[in-house]
Amino acid sequence: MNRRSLAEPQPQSLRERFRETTVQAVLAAAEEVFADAGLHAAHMGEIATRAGVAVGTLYNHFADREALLAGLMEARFAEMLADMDAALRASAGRPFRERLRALLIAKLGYWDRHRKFVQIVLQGETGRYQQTFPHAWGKMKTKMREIHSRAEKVMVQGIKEKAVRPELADLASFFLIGMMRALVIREVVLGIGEGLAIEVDRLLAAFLGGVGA
Amino acid sequence: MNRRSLAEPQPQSLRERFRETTVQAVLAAAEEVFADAGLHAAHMGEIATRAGVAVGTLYNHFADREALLAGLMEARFAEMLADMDAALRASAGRPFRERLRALLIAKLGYWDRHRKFVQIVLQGETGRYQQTFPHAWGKMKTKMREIHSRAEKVMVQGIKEKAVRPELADLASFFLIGMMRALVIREVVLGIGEGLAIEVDRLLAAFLGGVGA
Amino acid sequence: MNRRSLAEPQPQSLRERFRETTVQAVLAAAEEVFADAGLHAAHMGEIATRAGVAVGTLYNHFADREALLAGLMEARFAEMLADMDAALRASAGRPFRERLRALLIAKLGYWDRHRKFVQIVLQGETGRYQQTFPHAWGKMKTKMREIHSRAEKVMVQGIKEKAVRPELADLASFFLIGMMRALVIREVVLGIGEGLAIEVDRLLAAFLGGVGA
Amino acid sequence: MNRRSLAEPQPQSLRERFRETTVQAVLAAAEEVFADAGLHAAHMGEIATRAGVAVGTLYNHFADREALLAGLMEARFAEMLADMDAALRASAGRPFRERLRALLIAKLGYWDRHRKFVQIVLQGETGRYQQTFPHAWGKMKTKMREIHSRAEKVMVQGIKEKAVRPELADLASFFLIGMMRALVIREVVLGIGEGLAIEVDRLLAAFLGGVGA
DNA sequence: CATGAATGAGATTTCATTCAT
DNA sequence: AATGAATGAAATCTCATTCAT
Repeated sequence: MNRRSLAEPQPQSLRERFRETTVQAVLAAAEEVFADAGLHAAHMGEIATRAGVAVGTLYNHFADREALLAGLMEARFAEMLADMDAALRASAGRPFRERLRALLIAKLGYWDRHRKFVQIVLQGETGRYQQTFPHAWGKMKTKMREIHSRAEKVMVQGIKEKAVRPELADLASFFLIGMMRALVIREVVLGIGEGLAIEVDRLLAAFLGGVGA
Repeated sequence: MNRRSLAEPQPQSLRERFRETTVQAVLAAAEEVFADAGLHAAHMGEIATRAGVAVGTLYNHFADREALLAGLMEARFAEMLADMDAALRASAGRPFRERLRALLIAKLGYWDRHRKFVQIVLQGETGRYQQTFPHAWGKMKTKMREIHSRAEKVMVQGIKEKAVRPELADLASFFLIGMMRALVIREVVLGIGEGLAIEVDRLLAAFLGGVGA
Repeated sequence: MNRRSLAEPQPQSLRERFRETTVQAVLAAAEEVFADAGLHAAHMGEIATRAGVAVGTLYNHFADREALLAGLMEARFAEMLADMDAALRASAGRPFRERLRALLIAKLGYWDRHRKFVQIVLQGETGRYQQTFPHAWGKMKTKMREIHSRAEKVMVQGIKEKAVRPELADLASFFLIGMMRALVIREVVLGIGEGLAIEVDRLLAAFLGGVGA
Repeated sequence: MNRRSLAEPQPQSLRERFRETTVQAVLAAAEEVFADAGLHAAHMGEIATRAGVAVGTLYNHFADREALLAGLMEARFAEMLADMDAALRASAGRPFRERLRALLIAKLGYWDRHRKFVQIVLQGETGRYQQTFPHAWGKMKTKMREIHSRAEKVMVQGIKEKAVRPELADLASFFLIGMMRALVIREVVLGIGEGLAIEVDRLLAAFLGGVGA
């Protein structure tokens, strides 16, 4: 997708810049529609309308509906992973809790800025799309595993530092993700809450210290 | 499942029993198909085939596809709530942690016995079905709120007993449900784990005491 | 259908009388439903419900939906023809205008008492039912021809008596029936008018003398 | 049919002309099928086949089956009303009988050229379509009232000119329409007759002067 | 590249008819 | 005879995808 090198300053033709714009518009529209209508009820016509293009145009950039979804996953997950990796790099050498906090802020922050994307991921996690969107579903699994691996990495550091109970080690990152998902659902589905990143410290407290007194 | 006692003198007419049987077969088939294929990709023809009846028969018992889904939710949630209420009654007067444990065992136990149902609920929680299955979706919301209220009730007891940190009180039951959901996803979606109820003590430990050392 | 002679006083078994009642109830219900919903939209279930019987019962008396419609036509047209023939017999030997008046009163009177039946006939005349109800349609055509022949017979008398213009002879009975149909449509479809028979003299005046001054 | 003048400088784009053609083909096919099979037995598949397009194409131009019927009514009634209004304009200032004759010729002439349309209207008048085609039925009623109002207008002139018997005034236009309908039924349903317009003078004679000697 | 009408496979739903009780 | 659940053919409508302009 990204055929131009980073060094190439601004030699793009107008046409090419326009193409870039069209693709971005299409992806943004797809994000809205897949999130709002649901993966199955997201119709190409609606996406085209919201992107301000004709249906045919969608097919000039993406082979089919699934490729559009996969392309969207590709783009958004790449951005999120970049944010998370930046947070990990910036906190390299710091203790477990601090690094975990940095990672959570990166992830929850990205989610706060991309609610629609989160809704799509939630559907993908729990819906049954292996058969209906095999390619996009595979892409999402891969990306989610990468996300998970970032959390695992920090969790391993925590175990080494004896900051995580070893008997819960295998469940720890699942619980963490589950608690984050709970915040998302509380907010996105139930409409409670004022943002995800704002809860990072209460989340950390509950995750590491429990809700018990 | 076995609602009639053996002593019951006048069993229903053959007609009525037959009718009951058909409905149960249809609900069971619907449960499988909605879970395996996904809410939107569950086709009436497939449900009929698995139930061993003709398509038309589905419509003799349920007005349309959505009514079938709603009927299924009604039946299963009623069973689950009955189990949870029995656990609450049986543990009445016991301390917070014990009651919470009883409640979790009831819920996770039901889930262990009804994996397909759980998959449907997961989809309903995170998918976008307000517009496509408005009635079934409403029913599910109602039932989920009832489930939630059971957890909240115990949580309130925990706060009263000073067994729950007050500053986390508003998030506690969300986190608990999120951690349970994490176990489900680990098992159902990723295929890890040997049952949900078996993890109840590690879940409780992490929830109340945190994963931190 | 009428297997018993008129002389047979009351030797019918209860069962047979009950059967008679059921058939009459079914015919009456069919009359309502075919008239109200339209020939195509008349559903067997609705007919059964209005007759107070089960669907299966309909099929114990009539081979299929079309046979039910044909049976209804048979019964009602027979009654109507009997009325018309009685009028013709009673007015035998009287002059044209008087006989025509008697015939019209018989026909319009029957219609006044059987509005639903008239609505079915109207549909049958102008709808396209040769293919969908071939048998019932054939029966109706036959009966209508019989009706027409009564009118023609009187019209021939009128020509003989030089009471009808010979150059309009071939159209006269069509116009007459068209004017009667106009009264029916005005009343049944548009809801204007207080009965058909009441207009018999204005109809005769217009038919024989024209509306011109 | 030919709405664009030859002088018109910018004819529509090919796209637009093509679109127009498709709609006309669909309407023509619908006219045939609704007339031949009957309003309820007219199937979308048959209409598509006769129009030489795919089923889906029908739905690109008409929301559903009823909208197709309504669209057809709209188009044909507009043409017929245009013919009738032209006749009224051309005969403005002429005496009653002459104007009535002009109006009848316009109407019967249009009918002669659009037999299929007439069959549909006959069904609509006498069938029970309020519930099954509410929108199309409403449109037809509206249009028929407009037709009726043309006849009434001339009839009022006839009364003013003392050319119509006042005691029959309220029934006159119903009878006239009934007599026209009789001609149509004679021809369309029974297959007698050589055209409607050819009978206009005998119709007028019978309507104004009666069939009596 | 953009357009949008045409395509047609496929899904839901209806309802006349059957038949075991 | 009466019942009414089961049947399945058939119809309407949807919408992803194609392709001529």
